[in-house]
Amino acid sequence: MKVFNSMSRKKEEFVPITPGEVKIYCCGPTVYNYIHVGNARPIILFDVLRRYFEYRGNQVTFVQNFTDVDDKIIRKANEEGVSSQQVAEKYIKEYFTDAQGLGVRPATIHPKATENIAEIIALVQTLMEKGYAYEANGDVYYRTLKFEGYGKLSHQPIDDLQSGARVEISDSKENPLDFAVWKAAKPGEPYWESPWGPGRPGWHIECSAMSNRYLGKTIDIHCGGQDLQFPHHENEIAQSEAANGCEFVRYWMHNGFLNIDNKKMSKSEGNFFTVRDAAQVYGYEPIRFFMLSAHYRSPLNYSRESLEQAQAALERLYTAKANLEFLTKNGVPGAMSAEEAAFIQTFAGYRSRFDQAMDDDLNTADAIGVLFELVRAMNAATAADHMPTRALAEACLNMLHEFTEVLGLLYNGASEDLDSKVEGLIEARQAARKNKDFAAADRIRDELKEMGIELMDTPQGIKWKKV
RNA sequence: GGCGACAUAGCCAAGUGGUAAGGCAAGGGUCUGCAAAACCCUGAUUCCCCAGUUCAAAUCUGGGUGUCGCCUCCA
Repeated sequence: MKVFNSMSRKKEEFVPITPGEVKIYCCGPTVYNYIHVGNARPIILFDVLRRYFEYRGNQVTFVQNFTDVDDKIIRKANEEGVSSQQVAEKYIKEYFTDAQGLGVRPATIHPKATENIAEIIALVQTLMEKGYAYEANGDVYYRTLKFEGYGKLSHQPIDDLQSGARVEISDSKENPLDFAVWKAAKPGEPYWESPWGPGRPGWHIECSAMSNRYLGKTIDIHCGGQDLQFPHHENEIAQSEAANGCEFVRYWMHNGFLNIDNKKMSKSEGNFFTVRDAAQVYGYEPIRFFMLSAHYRSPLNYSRESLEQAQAALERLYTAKANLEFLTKNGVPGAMSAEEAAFIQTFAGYRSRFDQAMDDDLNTADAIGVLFELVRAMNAATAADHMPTRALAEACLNMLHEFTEVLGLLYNGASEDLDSKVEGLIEARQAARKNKDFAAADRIRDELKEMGIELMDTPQGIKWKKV
């Protein structure tokens, strides 16, 4: 598999440190609000990355943190008159609701910053001992000029960074580029005791500490949004490599932004939609499909049209699935025909094209193209002009699931049996049709539609799907 | 100012040297009591513009235009 490494700015062949094992750290949300659709992009995307590695037979350890102590959380807590811990707990819970809705599997480990204070303090101490950090009035800052590779990820010469840096209010820093690894507590803020007095960790240090604790000194992949590249990931490198004396991350993966009206969606700009609100309008799964419909490094524009197109495209997949499920129950029992067996042989070609797309830096858009080609072929092979075997339908369904499992699609509405009331209505409608009482038949069909059941009369029988 | 990305049909979007995937929408057809779904057919002589390299360029090079991002909390 090839992966675009932000560090080298090239697609590189991915080789895990330990064959068959992949260690991934993904920067998770700061939990002071519902996640917005832009936040959902890396969450969905890197869930697919993980699924793909597993599909290819790797064991993946996927760590995604929660930043649960931070200025914005504290501010929110003050606004609402609750503790910052309560704010964090609430939005962690809401995070999982959204993530589940989006078909995102929980990470192997979801560490929290506040559960890693001892590790963070130890890391800060190490940095101080090695001369990479210094204390000033209870704050501890990282001495960026001391770290030789500073700027290597964002490819910024340090001089340009310095000249571009905004004038800092704090004059306790040696250099404007220095960043806080430990912040002295101000009145009313949550704090932990430390060798530098009461305080709390800086933002960047937590990821270094947690990555080290749960995945080790050097990890395979570190991922997140492009806006984390500088300064967050740059700072993580400075901290981890200075402390451990070895490479921190083998491959850096950064996703492009989600835009709205072609401008970056961000909380600070206020031009964002929460996943919760978007899901109310379009449903969760179309959001996921939409995210995967473009390459992850490209900018992607969020719009009503795009989401509606995603809904429609997804509907096509669900129809195909429902059709196959119908045929696994109602198809011809027994062995496949020679023609059907020949059709099954074509699956290998789709599989190899799908893998090829995913191997090429996770080209989900291309992979989805293969998925749709497969669906069309399956629809044709099981078309209504004849009744295929159940065996064929099952083979198709399995093949379909193979792809949709990697992409994390079609996870909703597992086929259930109809309840007796619905079955009765369908039978009544059939009777009406037999008597050519089409007005009555259509009335029943409308009634069922209002109940969320859409009927399709085919030569193979009455099919239905949930809408 | 420094660094970077992008520009493909009505819309979304793959495709990095060999003659334009896929989805949505649209039109025609098959099937059907109708509907829905599905299937078949139709659509970019062309990939922002100009110049160049090449037998061959959406794909490489140079120039231009436009849009966006990072350099500051942000996925």
